[in-house]
Amino acid sequence: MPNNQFKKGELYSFVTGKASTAIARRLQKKFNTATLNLTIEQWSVLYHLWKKDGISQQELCNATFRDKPSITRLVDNLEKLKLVKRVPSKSDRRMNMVFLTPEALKLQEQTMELAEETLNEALLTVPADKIEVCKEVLQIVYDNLK
Amino acid sequence: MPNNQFKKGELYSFVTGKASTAIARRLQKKFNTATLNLTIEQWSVLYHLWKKDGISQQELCNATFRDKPSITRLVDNLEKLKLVKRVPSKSDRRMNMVFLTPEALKLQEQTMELAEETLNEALLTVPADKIEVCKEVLQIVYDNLK
DNA sequence: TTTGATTAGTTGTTTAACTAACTATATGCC
DNA sequence: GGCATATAGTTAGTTAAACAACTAATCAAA
Repeated sequence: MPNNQFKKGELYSFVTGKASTAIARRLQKKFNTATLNLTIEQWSVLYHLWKKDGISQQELCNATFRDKPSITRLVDNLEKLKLVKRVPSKSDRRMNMVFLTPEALKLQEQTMELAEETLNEALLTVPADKIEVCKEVLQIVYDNLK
Repeated sequence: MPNNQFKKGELYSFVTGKASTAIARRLQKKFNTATLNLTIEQWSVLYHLWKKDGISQQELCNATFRDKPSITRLVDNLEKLKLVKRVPSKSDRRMNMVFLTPEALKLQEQTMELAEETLNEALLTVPADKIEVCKEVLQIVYDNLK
């Protein structure tokens, strides 16, 4: 009986991701309070562009763990908000390279601060070594299923 | 500096809940493969009704961590699938009590097995004591933010 | 060099989440 | 008893996810 940790009544939170939902909601509220007109999903795309600007939509799919239609529409909406710009690739005309606008660069510091703040609130009272174990387990779960 | 575990580049998975998303997707695929015409969100409502049948929509909101409009529509769709039935409360005419149909009772065993199977796949190779720590941390995160 | 398969991205449809505004019933206070 | 407030649920509008079907460009192999 390998890893049969989940008798009825315990598996629910794991499947539904109550914790990460709570974190995302809290961060969204902070964005709204700061009148940042930005969804968490849009922020997650910007997050990867701040790390590396000018990547293809396919690379954004891999980075954000979303499918192609989701990225198409997120980039659509980010373009409407004038936070990114699609630039057709010259080497491969099937590809769009997605670039940040100056507007988007301005958002990085403030939103990252709110994200760190949110995680600090979430993990207040949790000892550092337990956080490490938790991060490790979640990474393994992801690797096991992806 | 309380709990400043999250230097750039580490906070992303925590906020986006990549692990729980992966679990939910895997379970949804299992449902689809078994031609169970059921979403994970619908299943999460049935899950609580299997534990306690005939509860109000508000109780379902609390149990599933969803807001009222979400539950209204989930119950709408579950009614269309003939898996639940709204029954107006006699003691308080504002309330609907939500009851499982015989159809829905039949789904319990099979779907719970698929859910356990999914979690076993996710947690394969993770030692039991680390799973315990992880569950504990996620519960604290939830309590800190709710 | 043409044909067949693969890759990048878009569009359409259904389900769900969130916010705000709304109706109807119940409760509590004067 | 009557009025203010709170509670249960619904409706409307926007954003997003999953899936399938599609177009256009590229690549590979005969």
